[in-house]
Amino acid sequence: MAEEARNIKLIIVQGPTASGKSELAVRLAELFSGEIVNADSMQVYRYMDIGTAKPTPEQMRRVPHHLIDIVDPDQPFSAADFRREAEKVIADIAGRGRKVIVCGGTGMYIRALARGLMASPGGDEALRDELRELAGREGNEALHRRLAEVDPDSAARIHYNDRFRVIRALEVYRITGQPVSHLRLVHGFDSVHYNYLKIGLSLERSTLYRNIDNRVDSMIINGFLDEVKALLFAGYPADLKPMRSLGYRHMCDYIEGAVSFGDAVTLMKRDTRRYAKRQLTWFNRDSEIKWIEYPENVAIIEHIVNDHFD
RNA sequence: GCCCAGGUAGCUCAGUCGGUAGAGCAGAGGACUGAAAAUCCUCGUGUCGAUGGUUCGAUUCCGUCCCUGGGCA
Repeated sequence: MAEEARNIKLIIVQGPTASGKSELAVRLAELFSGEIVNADSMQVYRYMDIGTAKPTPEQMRRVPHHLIDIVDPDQPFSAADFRREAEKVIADIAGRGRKVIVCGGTGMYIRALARGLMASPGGDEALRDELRELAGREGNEALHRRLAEVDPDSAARIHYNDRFRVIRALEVYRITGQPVSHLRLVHGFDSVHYNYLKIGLSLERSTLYRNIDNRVDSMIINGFLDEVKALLFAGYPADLKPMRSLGYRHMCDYIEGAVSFGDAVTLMKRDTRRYAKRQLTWFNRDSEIKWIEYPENVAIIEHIVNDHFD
């Protein structure tokens, strides 16, 4: 991290899905001559527009957006990739004298940008396949026991059913010969990489859930099913990572005949609500976020953004 | 109007041979360091429709009433 990055001022707009982040970011960018950096793990994918609730073409015309449509759905992309790309783009925007507004709901991406990631290796698909296969054969607890042998601290933190993390911990150990718990300790999220202000959009839970239901309905009306069919037709299979995300997996289930269309939509709404709840759990732990009732107190947001950029 | 079946958690229902009740779903809370829209963990008190009666004790048995299905007229 270059020293000058520490002086770059960032506004980070976050909040649960369907809270109104995108429109607020556009408004702030217009007000303060800024550009938007996307921090949503799904909007980075091309051809996935309706289901990821990307900014509208009209919004994109009003203000430059970055890190949207940067990879194909079958290309690997991770928090580390996001961080690297975001750093480049932020340096560029700031270099041109424009303000930077980061906007997105992926807590991990935002933390990776603000606080970095530990020095761990990238994912190794072949190794993951091997470990997944092992888990399938011997069970989650057996895999967890292997982790306990090489990295007891991580094993104590990770539940044996949390296969993703058990596999990741084993993967890191195999590649580096070091336990993840050690790398965690060394990293610790203690260095701040930018001069940022985090704004969280706060909505009544019932309002948020109503927004989600309404947005799903309008996605359907706007041709979401056709978008998913087109992706499948273009050769992006249903088991691809982004195709397992909210909405996309529900439409795939319907297309495969596993559920009725009505049930698929109902489940999509339910799972999106649950996702919003998980986002809130993540954000609520972050004491740096300034929560503002939205849209009622948008004037307060403009005020504190103005102060920050001063 | 008559007959039958129901009315128990937000929903669908189980259950209590009379000792104030429990599943699934919904929902709530939490974790999260290169897959994160992913992955994982934890959480069940509600006038047992209303009101009388029997009983030491009724959501459970009996009567009446109300409501919801279905059938017959």
